[in-house]
Amino acid sequence: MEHVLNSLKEVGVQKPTDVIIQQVKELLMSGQLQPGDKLPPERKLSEKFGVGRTHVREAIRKLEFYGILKTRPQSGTYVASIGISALESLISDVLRIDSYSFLSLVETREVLELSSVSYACERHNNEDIAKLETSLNSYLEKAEKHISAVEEDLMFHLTIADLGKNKVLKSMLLIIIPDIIFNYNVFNVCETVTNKALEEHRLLYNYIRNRASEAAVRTMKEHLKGVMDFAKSIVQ
Amino acid sequence: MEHVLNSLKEVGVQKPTDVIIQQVKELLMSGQLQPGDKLPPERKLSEKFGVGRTHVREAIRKLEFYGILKTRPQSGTYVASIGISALESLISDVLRIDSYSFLSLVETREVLELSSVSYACERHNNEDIAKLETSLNSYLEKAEKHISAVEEDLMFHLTIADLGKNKVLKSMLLIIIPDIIFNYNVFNVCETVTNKALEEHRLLYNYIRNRASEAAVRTMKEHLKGVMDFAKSIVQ
DNA sequence: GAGATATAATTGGTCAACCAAATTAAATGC
DNA sequence: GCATTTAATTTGGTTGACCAATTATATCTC
Repeated sequence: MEHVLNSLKEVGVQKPTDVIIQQVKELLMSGQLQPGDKLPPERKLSEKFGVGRTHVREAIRKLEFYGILKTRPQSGTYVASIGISALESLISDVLRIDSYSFLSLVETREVLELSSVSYACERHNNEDIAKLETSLNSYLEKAEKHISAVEEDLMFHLTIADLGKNKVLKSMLLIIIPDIIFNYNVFNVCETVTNKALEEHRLLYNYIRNRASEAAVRTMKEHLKGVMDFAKSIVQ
Repeated sequence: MEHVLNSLKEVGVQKPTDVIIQQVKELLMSGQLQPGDKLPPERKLSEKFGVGRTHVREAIRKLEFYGILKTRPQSGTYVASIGISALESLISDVLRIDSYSFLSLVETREVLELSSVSYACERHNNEDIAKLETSLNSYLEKAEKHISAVEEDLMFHLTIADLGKNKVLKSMLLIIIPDIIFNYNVFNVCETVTNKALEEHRLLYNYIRNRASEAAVRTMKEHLKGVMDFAKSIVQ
């Protein structure tokens, strides 16, 4: 019951920074702010939103990190030319609009993960394998004690993406997976540490290590089957 | 000669924030900081590094964003409990935020487009086919006159994604494709309206209409081969 | 009136002081 | 001696003032 309260709280008591980010995003998506445009000065924004300048700055810093804004000292903050780096914000924003079905999310995850693991088999080096092993172990360590290992699970999949040497693919997964986990939890079907999942992680590690691409892809597909079936089942 | 000066400058005049990140990174890699450990308070750090607390905070914010640190108000900042090797890889990413390689972009596009066209074959209805035909025609109209039809080209691909009924996939393509086109143009290899591309669009339309999934996927792959080869060629 | 120069206003960056929550230490009661 | 309560301290969060670079405006020169 605890986690329900937590998730509610997170939605309800939104941090000022996130509110600003949300507002700026809306300005961007509605087209009121075009790439290259200059943002109102921090002081005006803080006044407008009725919040301290610190929060405005933090929001700008975060958006800058995503590559959405560029700030030039003593001049102003500008909207960057939209690139792949804008992915995160745009997607995560769009996802909350709810018009995207959970199935779409899961499907897309499958597409990305299968490619990711395939690239990983093809491109990893010895150093990478060490990283993957560490990641696997920190997952197993918790999972074998039946402790929730959501973060470690996520990290394992991202490490696979790392091995694939494709950052775009990785950043897309980075966005999609947490969203899936969130939605999955909402439906109270959270069973991240089944024996099946545990064994599949081990298998994935071995297959990738031996560059057994086909087997790895097959295992990954099976690994995602649970979520996929669930997603299909809730489609009206 | 210009870029040499720039890169030297970047190394020499490193921002205080980046210096801190570097230091924290070394603490992590030397094992002096283990996952779960508590970081020295911000004031101590700023004193130690001889830099304002603002910069320390910014560095922490950045590392927190990457999931390396967790900060609990009025308590302290802690090293997140994920594998140390994962930390290494993530931290190294922090310092070179710069661009995703063009190849990554193109690869990801291929992954998305192939899935997209496959879903399209499977899920479209008659109404959809009409839309796709309209889209194809407005492309052909321009292309046959050898007028640049970048927008129409893009729209055709997005329509295919529409037919696939997966909005997440579509929105990802929506973000990736313009970025590719931009990069492609930068290298002056703009030849969007070759006869080959023209014919491939026609083929794609027909295959999708007849639900010839395999043929459609094959054609799409061939269609993207040009960009893919170019991307591979510019990788040193 | 046009261009150059000096001045004022604007703006992001930085800093030091202060706040409230959390932690720790001390005091209290039994 | 132990548990509970209370006070003091530590800590991240926040604020407002100040700084230096930039930009806009006014002034001056010809």
